[in-house]
Parts: sequence; structure tokens; C-alpha cells
Amino acid sequence: MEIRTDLILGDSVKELKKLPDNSVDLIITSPPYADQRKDTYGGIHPNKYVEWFLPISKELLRVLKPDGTFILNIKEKVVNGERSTYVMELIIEMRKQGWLWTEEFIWHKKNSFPGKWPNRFRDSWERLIQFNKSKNFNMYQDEVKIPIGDWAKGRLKNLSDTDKVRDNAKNGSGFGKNVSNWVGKETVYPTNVLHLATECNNKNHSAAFPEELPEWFIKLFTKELDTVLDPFAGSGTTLFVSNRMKRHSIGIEIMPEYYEMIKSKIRPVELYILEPKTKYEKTRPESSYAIR
Amino acid sequence: MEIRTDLILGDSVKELKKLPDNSVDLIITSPPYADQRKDTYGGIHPNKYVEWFLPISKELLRVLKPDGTFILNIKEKVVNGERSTYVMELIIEMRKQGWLWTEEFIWHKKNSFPGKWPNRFRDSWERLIQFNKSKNFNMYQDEVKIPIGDWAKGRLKNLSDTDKVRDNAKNGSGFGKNVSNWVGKETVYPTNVLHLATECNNKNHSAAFPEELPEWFIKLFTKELDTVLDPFAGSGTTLFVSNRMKRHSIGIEIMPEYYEMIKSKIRPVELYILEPKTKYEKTRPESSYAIR
DNA sequence: ATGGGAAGTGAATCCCCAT
DNA sequence: AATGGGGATTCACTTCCCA
Repeated sequence: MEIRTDLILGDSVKELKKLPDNSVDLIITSPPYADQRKDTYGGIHPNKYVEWFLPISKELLRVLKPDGTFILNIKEKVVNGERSTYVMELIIEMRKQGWLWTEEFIWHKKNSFPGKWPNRFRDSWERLIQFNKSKNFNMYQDEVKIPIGDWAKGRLKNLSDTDKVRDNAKNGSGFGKNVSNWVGKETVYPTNVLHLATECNNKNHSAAFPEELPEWFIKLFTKELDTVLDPFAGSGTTLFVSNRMKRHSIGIEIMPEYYEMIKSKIRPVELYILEPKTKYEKTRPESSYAIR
Repeated sequence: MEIRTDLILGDSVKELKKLPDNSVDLIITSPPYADQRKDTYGGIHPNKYVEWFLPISKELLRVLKPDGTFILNIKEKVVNGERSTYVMELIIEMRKQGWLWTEEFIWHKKNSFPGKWPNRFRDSWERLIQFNKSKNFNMYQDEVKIPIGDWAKGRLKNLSDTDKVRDNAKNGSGFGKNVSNWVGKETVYPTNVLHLATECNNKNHSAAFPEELPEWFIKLFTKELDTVLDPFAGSGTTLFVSNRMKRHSIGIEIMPEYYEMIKSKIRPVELYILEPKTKYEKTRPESSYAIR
């Protein structure tokens, strides 16, 4: 089994045009933030952000499979004391392109340092906006189940009579439950709030997300041998995680420094296949890489 | 010292017009969401929601003091498998009215509604959108400081140079260089994510938010003897909390049942002032109420 | 007073079926 | 066809009750 990990040096719009229609199962990316300062990495002025992104999202819509998903990690910046509206405008415009705005997950960032500004608190959350091409997209919910809360231990120990049958709510809300269905249940489905730490070990890229973030969405929206795309590869997290999880992946990165950095981090992984497999195969699949 | 708690039976737009300009320090409200609570409020169709709300927000802008704040609790519902866009459209239109969209807090609900669907998880967060009239609004940050978390103690114990460098690089906020200021502190400023449970025990009103929610914003944005307004008083939580915290308050409620319910809950509080003060003054201020 | 167990319920959403 | 009502599904908290 061969897992492909393609890394492309170049501009996203231009390189995306070379990819075939309906070929990607999951797109997950954290594009460069809007920034008023011109000299920072990828800084796009907030007023130009929507205009800049729409040609990219148009290509993403084309390359995504009909049952695929696009996860956009983004947060609006503060400009002149106000939150910018470019994310909202972007969602509205992308819907006009044909995207469905299915859901907005929240990434609640743990471990963010306390801060102080005169008129706002530290921003400890980001948007994870889910777009789809159709309502019938693939979602493998069982892959991300979490342990049931501690309440279950006490509640399910001794069932009362009403717990053993379907107990309809007394107020006519139409809501009912059968508590006995939960006996022995170890895991439950999560919610749309993700509580993850911020990444602390990437010193070279300014917008790194933690590995758990792409991992969670890759588990949820793809199966093995599916293809994951990150049009702003940045520090390469999406690619490394995809490879480890036996998904093909494609990354595009315009900055030669980041391109080289990802390449250098991919090469050591490649070497694993030359060493005795028993040592690594649990965490590192047999893989090959194509670097363009 | 007299704390006024005015409760008005009537339509919000109409009753707001009777209030003087620049007279309110904080507006905090949770309007009926689109298509919700049909049996009580009639339900506003998602397509009509912005149109319905704009005349209200226009009056709110007029009655709010220049240094006051408006906190709007809202969440868009799912329509045909997609999140509705009316909240985003509302923010964009309110900015055209002259509102500043200063911040968006997240209310992370500890006990979100249960359920399972093939294409989405349980919704466990709501928006708390902060609007202002000017950039120089009152904010009493010290009133909501929280005990420093254990993670921070560990983190601040061993501050490395890379910590500071990394945080500077991340967002250019200049935050990193202040990290050392936090060493030895017992309390810190909170973030823009609030983690509270919904109120499930209110038999009479279906959409009560927990007392902690208005309490937190009242502490943050008002001082004693300021005036708080809730144009959709509902179960009256904002009014009760305001009174307890020695803020004047004005509530408007269109449904006679809720109006009567709030009134009946206010009256018992009134009686406290006739009883020996020592028993209650710690939690209940000396107060008077005007019921219209 | 305290504590543990029992019981009740919430701004939900999807799917099907009836007009 | 669109639109609307009703059933099914599900988690964690809070209050109540009794020892």
C-alpha cells in the first residue's frame, strides 16, 4: 500500500487549477490571516480578503468530491477596535458560489495566556467553518466518540421503573428517553466545540494548529486511502497527520522557506521505510512521497 | 438608596420609543430566535428576521449612552441542513445603522441539547455579540477576574525565552513581552469564552439563560446605580440580577403571562425590605419597584 | 446540615408522512 | 411541488426527596 504525500511549491489558485475535478475528500486549511501590515507573511488587507479568497474557494469547490468536506480555520482580526466583517462576507459570498454552509465548529483554545487590553479580553477561540458541496456528505461519527460523563456512573447504577421504559417528558415537549438504553454505554458523540491546546512546539510558522485539529477532522470526514488537501500547507501539519493516518495528501505552499521546511520534515519520515519495519509501522505507514 | 426596577408590558419598538436618548448603560437581551418559541412568541421566519430586528436595534442605539454596551445573545438555527445566515446579515446591517461590532464572546454550554443526526453533532455554543456606540466604552475588567489556573502556574514557573519569542511571532500583539508580569499573580483576566450551564429548571419560561450570564456582563460593563435594559425580558433574569447587584433596570415584555410571572417574582423580593434588614441585606439590596 | 440516589428536562434536528 | 406537523434520537445537569 502506497500513501502519496504531494508537496507543491507555488501559488494556490494557479496550482489548484492543475488538479482534476472531484478528486479530493477533505480540504482542511488555515489561510494567512488578514493583516493591515504589508510586510508580514501572506498579509492580505482585510478589505481585500474576500476578493482574494473567492478565486481559491471556487477552485476548491471544483476539486472537492460531491461527498467531501471543506474545513476552514479562520478568525477575524480587530481593526480600529472592531472585529472585521470579512469572514461573514466570505461565508455569504461562498454560498453564492454554490457552497453549503453546513456548520460552524468552535476551537476553544486551552492554555492561552491571560492578557490585558483596555477594552477586550484575550481571544481564546477560533472558527472552524464547515462547507459542503451537497447535503449527503461522508461523516464517520463513530470515529471521534468520547468517554461518557461521570454522571453516568451514578445514574445508571440502579434503574427505576421509569428508567426501563420510554419515559416521555411531562410537559408535552415531545421529548422522551429510555434510560436503560444507556446501560453499558462507554462513549458518546462529541459536540461542535473542540477543546484543544494551542500548538507550542512549532517555532518557524506563525499560524500552526495542533496536530489534534486536522486529526479530528480527518477521522471524522475521511477513511483510509482518501485524499486530503491543504492549499496553505504552512508548517505542513495537515500533511504529516494525513500521512500518519494513511490518507493521501496534497499540500500547496507559496513560500520557499516553508516548502523547504516541510520537505526536510518529510525526508526523515521517508527514511523509516528503509529501517526494520517492526520498529515503526504502528505509527508510521509504509509511504512514498513526491516532492515537486 | 433606591433601586428602580421598571417592568413594561408591551411591544419593544413601541415602548423603546418612550425612553429618553442616551439613558441606558448596558443592554443585555436574548430575543426570540428565528422560528423558535412559535407557541409563545409566534416565531419570526428566518428570512424576515433582520427586517424585524433592525427597527429595534435602531431604538436601542438611541437610548444607549455613548459609553454603554449592547450584548446580544443569539444563535442561528439549521434550515434545510445549513446554518442560517441571518445573524451575519444582522451584524452587517447593524453596522450600517452606526453600531460598532466590538467583539463576539462564546457561551459554551455545559449541558447542550442531546440528540444524534447523520450529518451534525450537538450544538453546544451560542453567540454573545458585543456592540458599542463608540470605541471609548466603559469596561470594568477587574470586576470579573478569576483565580489563575493550575496550567498557568506551571507554565509561568519556568518561563523560557522561546515562550516570549513565540508569542510575539504568533500575532504581533506584543503580548509575549508581558508574560513575566503574570508571575506571582493569584487572579487573572478571563477570556472571551464563557463556560456555563443552561437553565433547565425553569418551568415557566423555555429560554432562560443562567443568572451567571447577565451577572458577568453587568459586573463587566456597569457600576452600581447604572441602568440595565432588557427589551425581551422573558423570564426576568436580567432584571432580578440587576436589582440584586444594585443596578436600576428596565424590562419590556410583550407576553402577559411572562409579564405577570416576572411581577409575581418581583413582589416577594419587595417584601424583604419590610422585614429585619440584617437577614437579607447581604444578598438583597434595599429596593423599590415600579410596575406599570 | 449533609449526602446520595431518583427523577425530570432543555432556544435541537432529522426524517417521514400528510396535506 | 412546497410546507408543516409529529416521532425518534440523545447527554448532562439540577432539584427533590429521604435517610
